[in-house]
Amino acid sequence: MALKAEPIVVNTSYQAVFLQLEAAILRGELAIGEAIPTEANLCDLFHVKRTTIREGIRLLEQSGLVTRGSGRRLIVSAPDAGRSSENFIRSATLNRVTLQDLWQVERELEALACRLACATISQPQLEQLAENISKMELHKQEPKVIIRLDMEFHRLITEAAGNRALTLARDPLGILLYASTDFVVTRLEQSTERMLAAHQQVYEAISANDPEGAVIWMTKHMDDFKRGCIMAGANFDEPIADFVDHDTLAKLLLQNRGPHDATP
Amino acid sequence: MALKAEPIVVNTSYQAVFLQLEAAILRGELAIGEAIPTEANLCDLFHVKRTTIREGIRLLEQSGLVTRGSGRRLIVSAPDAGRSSENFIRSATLNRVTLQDLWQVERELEALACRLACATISQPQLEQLAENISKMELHKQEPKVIIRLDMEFHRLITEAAGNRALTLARDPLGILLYASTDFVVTRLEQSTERMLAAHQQVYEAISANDPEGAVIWMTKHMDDFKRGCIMAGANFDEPIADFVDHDTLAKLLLQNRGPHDATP
DNA sequence: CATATTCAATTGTCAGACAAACAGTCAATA
DNA sequence: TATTGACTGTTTGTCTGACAATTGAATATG
Repeated sequence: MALKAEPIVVNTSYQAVFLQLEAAILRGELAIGEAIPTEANLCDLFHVKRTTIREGIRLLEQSGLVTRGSGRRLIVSAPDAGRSSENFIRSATLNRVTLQDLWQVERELEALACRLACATISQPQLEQLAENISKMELHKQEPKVIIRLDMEFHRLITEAAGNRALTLARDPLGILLYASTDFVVTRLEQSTERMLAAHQQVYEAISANDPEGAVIWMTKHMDDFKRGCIMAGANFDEPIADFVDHDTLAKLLLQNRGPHDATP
Repeated sequence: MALKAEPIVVNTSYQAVFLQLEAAILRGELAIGEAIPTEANLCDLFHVKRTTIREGIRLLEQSGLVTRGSGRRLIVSAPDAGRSSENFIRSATLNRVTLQDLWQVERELEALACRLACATISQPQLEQLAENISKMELHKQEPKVIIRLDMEFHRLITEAAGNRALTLARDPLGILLYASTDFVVTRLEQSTERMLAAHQQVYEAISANDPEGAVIWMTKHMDDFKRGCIMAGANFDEPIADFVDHDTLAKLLLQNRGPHDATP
């Protein structure tokens, strides 16, 4: 039989409410920073009851298009990178993405970030990098701190690159790699020196506006990272879901999620 | 004053419902493919009324952790790449990401995809690529078709790379670049020949397991793309939101969104 | 003018109701 | 026997109406 059948999709009312509000926001009719209409107003607009409006608003809320300001009214806002990361993380975890997958992409994006940052980094940003490195020297003996600082180092460089698409794409990778290697942390001590050296070299290359040098050292650093993980017993071909313990993940998601800034 | 104050966050009941259900899914307690408990059951479990449960479920729904199966029951599922793309797109549009931003990242990820695909591509996938190219030759005169086929070509290569993190990261970039250059489409005709040649070369390099060749030609192709856009009058430093017309975007989002597969 | 009080508006949650869609069973029919 | 059609209980989508807790603004007070 040659009958082509499209699955029948019946949209519910609350989905329609969501779609219309979303469209209005993307179109700029509901301006960022302003409150959406009250539920009562929306009832009048859409001619559905408050329960329906509220369910539609929940969809908006979860897509990050509205957030809670100081009061209870919901404020139209651009979804932040954290929101995007959340989705990536859920998707990656449940779709059996491997450490290898993450690492391969991260390696490339880090290189790009270095290359771009050379041209765009500002003096304050350079100072932040320097400060990160000296902090790391101070806490050589504390693996937990080291890992956190390492993550921050990479985020700083990505930010310095001044490319928001890069930020959106790289952030979740950094978070997941960090979370996935958490259990390996204590065994990474031995490689702290190498890490510090690499960071130092990357920093110098960037501040000297030497893209090639920066990329070379960053790549070495990433390769070291992989080697370190494997030596510590991590299986790079295993889905991250298998060794990211759920608590760590939940903490990361929560940390991304909040705290809602109170904009006083 | 040295008082550090964390903003106070009061979670509503429906958010608590969402968080618990999300945790259960990520932890694997609610298995993918199975229906979530009925609303009545959840009422008993959480001791809140159905309205509250339903609002919590809407959050789940929008995060892609449940989808509608054939019936009305909601089925636990891994958020697909499309879901992740949606978020990226909303975020990028509202955060004033520029064409330049997108292109820089895309260029890098395409190169990576080529390199990986050389080692991993299967025979059927090679055939799909070949078919894509011959279709393009057939429709040389129809810019709309050309652009669609170009987009597909890149998606095929990404898929062939067999790296799900790469798919998750690149898909939204491809969609947005496509949407942003839609208005320029008719003026790209002149470059169709160059595009075809590049695709051909990339295809040959990949099927000959020649990563360097593939990357070189893909990069040329991406550079051509940028040159073409600029010659056609696109401003690469302008936020995409300014020239992605909303209808195109809405169509892309919807196209990603549905149709819900009916899994018969 | 600054501060305290009041008050109406708004949201979060509850309680209960009903029609439509659905899954399953079983009898009637060809 | 295989298909169709009718019946039944379940589940969801939406409505109705209500109320307490917050909140923002207006008001009164010093």
